[in-house]
Amino acid sequence: MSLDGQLPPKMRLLRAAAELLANSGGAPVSTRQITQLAGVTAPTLYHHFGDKEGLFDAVVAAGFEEYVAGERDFAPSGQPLEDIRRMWDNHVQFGLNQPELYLVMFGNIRPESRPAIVADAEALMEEMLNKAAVAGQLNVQPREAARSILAANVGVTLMLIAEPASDRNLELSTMTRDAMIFAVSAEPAPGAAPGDTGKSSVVVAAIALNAALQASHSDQLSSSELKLFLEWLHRISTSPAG
Amino acid sequence: MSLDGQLPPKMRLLRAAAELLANSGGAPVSTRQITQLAGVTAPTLYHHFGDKEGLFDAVVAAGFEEYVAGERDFAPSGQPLEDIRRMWDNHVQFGLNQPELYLVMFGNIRPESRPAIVADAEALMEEMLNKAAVAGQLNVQPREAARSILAANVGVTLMLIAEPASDRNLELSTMTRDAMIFAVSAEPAPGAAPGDTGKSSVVVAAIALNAALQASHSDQLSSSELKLFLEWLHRISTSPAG
DNA sequence: TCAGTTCATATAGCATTGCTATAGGTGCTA
DNA sequence: TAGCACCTATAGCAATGCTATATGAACTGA
Repeated sequence: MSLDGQLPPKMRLLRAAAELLANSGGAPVSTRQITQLAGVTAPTLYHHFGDKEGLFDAVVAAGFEEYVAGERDFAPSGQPLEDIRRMWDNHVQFGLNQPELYLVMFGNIRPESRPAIVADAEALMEEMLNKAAVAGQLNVQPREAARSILAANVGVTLMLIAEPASDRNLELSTMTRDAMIFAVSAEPAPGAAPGDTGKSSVVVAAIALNAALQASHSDQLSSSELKLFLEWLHRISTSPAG
Repeated sequence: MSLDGQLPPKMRLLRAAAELLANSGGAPVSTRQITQLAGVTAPTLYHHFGDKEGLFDAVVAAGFEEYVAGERDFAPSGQPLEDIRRMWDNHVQFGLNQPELYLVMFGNIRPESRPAIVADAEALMEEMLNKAAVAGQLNVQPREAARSILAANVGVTLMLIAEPASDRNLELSTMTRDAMIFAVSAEPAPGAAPGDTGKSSVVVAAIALNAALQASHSDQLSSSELKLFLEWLHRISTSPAG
């Protein structure tokens, strides 16, 4: 019943906790179960992780690294918005493959504990959206778009996890995904008249310039000039009249 | 320290549990805390609710009734899509007002336990979307639209709960909300050329007819005819070529 | 009126939980 | 060999969810 006798106890604890969590089906996992499966006694756990929550945080961190690796895995297609779609699908798939871990990561988020993960996930998506913004394909600030898309992505994934695996319908995911991407994108819909973006082109251009500037660290302006310039740009690109 | 001495113990237990849960800040609430606050001993709890989880299910059920009441509270504005917006905002506000309860309701949903609540919430939103569909304002089936919008709604609310209350930015909510509504709606965007809906008008009309038929129980067709007719209608209204 | 029945609550305690005070190896450097 | 830092084990505590059993109250039917 013990786990990989030759790994160091810390690793064995991590794996045991992850495995038990994955197979728990929502039931709480006790430290005794974990230490027994790891072939270790209680104080070892508390020596390495301080706390039961510390151990689970470590499990979550490992899970998140796996998630990030998955999100970075594929080569950019050259079409940023297409890459965003793949990020979305990757996110959903991660949640469905490891529902218990996912619920710990995104289902129980509370202000005092967890938003670091959310911030990292948002940064990951914002990074990709920046490319879209530079290419003039974005309607709104990349950060706002990332937050919005990620929120919908999490909501969809939770809904799919809540459904019995048998009648899980991934159309919910693709539909919501495309709706969100369409909403933030400056490109015309696949059948609409070209040039009709819903936002004036000056806003799109401002957003693109903003993103490009932040990516390239241009030397043409002094830092104080740049700061003011960016402020104006921001004001333009978030103008409600757009 | 005891709670409203004159209510029946079952009620006092419910209120004590709700109150402790609301103020727990995420920390687990023990049955001893609950029974002490309710001025009752342990077996009373298990007599009435069977289980700690049973008690919390009852709390959730009460919370959900409050939620539904809030969603039905306002008079329909005559513009179904505007009512959907209000439902969305109501949902978010409910979550922010009772974050702990909300997290129990929507943050920990697992296939085996909780989706009844989700189904009810979806039905509530679908009901409203049906009116939009009848009015020819919908791009997709009301059920799919409801699922999609609710998923995004839950995701946004969870994200907002996760943020410290100080820098909570409701713009995330309004932006995501309008993106989702726009995506499912057949109406032109507030600045786009009229008539450009992204979907062909035949699809919109088919969806509208479908919704109208299901609402009015027309007698013009036999039940078997109607069944086939609805099937065709469904095929048209979900046609990818639309 | 009173035994019988049902419902509701209390006393006391069990098994399990997260966690720790203390002590005992290990392997290294001097 | 002694000293030291690191890691692990023995044993046990307080708190938890829950229950076996008993007591009270309220109603029913004769």
